[in-house]
Amino acid sequence: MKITFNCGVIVKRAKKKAFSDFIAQKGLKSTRQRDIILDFFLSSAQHMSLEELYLKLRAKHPGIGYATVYRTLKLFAESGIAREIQFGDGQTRYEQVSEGEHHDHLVCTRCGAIAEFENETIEKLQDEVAAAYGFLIETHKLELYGLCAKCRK
Amino acid sequence: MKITFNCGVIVKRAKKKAFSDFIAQKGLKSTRQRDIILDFFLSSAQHMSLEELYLKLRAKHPGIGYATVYRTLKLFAESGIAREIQFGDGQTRYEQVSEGEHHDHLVCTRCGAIAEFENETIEKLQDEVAAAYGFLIETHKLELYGLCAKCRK
DNA sequence: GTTTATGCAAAATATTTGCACCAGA
DNA sequence: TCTGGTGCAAATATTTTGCATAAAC
Repeated sequence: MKITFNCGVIVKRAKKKAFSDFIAQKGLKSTRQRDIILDFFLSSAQHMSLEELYLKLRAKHPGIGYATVYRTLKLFAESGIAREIQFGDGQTRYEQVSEGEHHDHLVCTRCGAIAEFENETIEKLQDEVAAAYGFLIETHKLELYGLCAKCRK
Repeated sequence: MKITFNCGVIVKRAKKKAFSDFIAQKGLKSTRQRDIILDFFLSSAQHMSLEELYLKLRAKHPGIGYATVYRTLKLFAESGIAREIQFGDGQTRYEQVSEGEHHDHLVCTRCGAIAEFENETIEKLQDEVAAAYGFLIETHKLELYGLCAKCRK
């Protein structure tokens, strides 16, 4: 049994630290926009599309451009604090990545609700499959599509 | 141990039958283009993108339009003989669906090679996860990304 | 003859880039 | 000051649609 204890504030701080380290190490600059976007991203719902993020951000910070949000999210992904995901609806979404943790998704095809889950046994089996094919796994993606409990009624 | 015995010609014939039944049942028309595209699709490599399919098809049958291929592949998916897949490279790909069979993918991030696999235990575990969340699964997608045996060397 | 399909071109989406100006180090 | 960042608009890339003509039924 795995016990995870996440204090929101601490996790957020750790990610900010991780990103600023990344920025420094790459010789990039810390800017007002990046701070705003990072703060907003870390405080937002998971799995927002770039579009959604931009619009919500824009409501509070009118001066920010789409390209900046776009490039900044790419940076987040590159730095390892975020990940791009595609649910096949033609929109790239972003989710936060927590150190050493990986989760997969249940996507409701009716209401769009997204639940996250983790299953170590499945991960192990994936490794076995990969080994059988001589593959070296870097990442994986597992998504279950269907009706959520609410929409089944 | 599951033994699968597929005779290419028979499978192909079965899919053509399935598609023509679908066409008939929907009150649509059987056309020269649909026949050509279907035949080509069933004889081609798996996981081709729409673009690839169109270009290769076009080489032999210059008169065929992109929109026709696009709409026809959608029809294949709707009829159940094909499935759309996204590997996150911004291109929609299509693969053949064989009755009662489901497979997942190993995608090489270096050379783009795609291997297919099937693992009943993983599927069972997925059902358990879904049940725990009250989800009713319709489909799922499992992709393992990494280096294939060749590219590891 | 009707109805649906096709092919083209245009529209709609989404993502990415060029560039003049701005800001952080 | 120098280097990288920002915002805008334009360029790409891809998917989708409108419509006149052609082909099935």
